[in-house]
Amino acid sequence: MNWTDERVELLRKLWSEGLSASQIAAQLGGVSRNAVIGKVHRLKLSGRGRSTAAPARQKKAAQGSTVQKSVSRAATAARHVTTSIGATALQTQFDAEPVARHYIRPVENVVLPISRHLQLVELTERTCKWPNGDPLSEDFHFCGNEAAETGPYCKYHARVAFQPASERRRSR
DNA sequence: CCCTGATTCGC
DNA sequence: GCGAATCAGG
Repeated sequence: MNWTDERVELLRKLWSEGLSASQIAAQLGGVSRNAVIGKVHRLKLSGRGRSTAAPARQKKAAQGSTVQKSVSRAATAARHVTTSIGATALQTQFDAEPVARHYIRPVENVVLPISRHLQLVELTERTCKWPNGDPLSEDFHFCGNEAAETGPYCKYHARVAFQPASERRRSR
């Protein structure tokens, strides 16, 4: 995969929206998160809302290795990303969602890969059972992407459902 | 162990 | 320019 203008543009967009490198990589497809990070740096797009601020590293010069530790914590502006998930299900008696009965507030931004439009009957043990939309509506469907062996959701919805990433610390 | 971004460096 | 390997950290 090469970095076409369109792909770079999408990268810029998603990065500015606060998505993680791995998430962006998943969206772009055909690239690793390292590739995304590398590209971000080349584009000089680093420094975003938060995450791992640059502690001014200096390693790996050449096998020699000079272990040097410098800690500098720079506080940056808070980032606000508002992404609503299919929490509309709350309104109904529908209660098959751990997330739904959670608290809707802090949900982090998560972008699902593709989201197939699957109907209930089309779900199998291997399909993500994350619901999208209002169950009472006709456009209600399930994510349907490959679910992890450890749960009913795909990798991405799993992190929405359980422990919203390691960034939620500043959520509330 | 999962994840995050940052940096280096061979290609 | 690219990105895997590596590093540092949560």
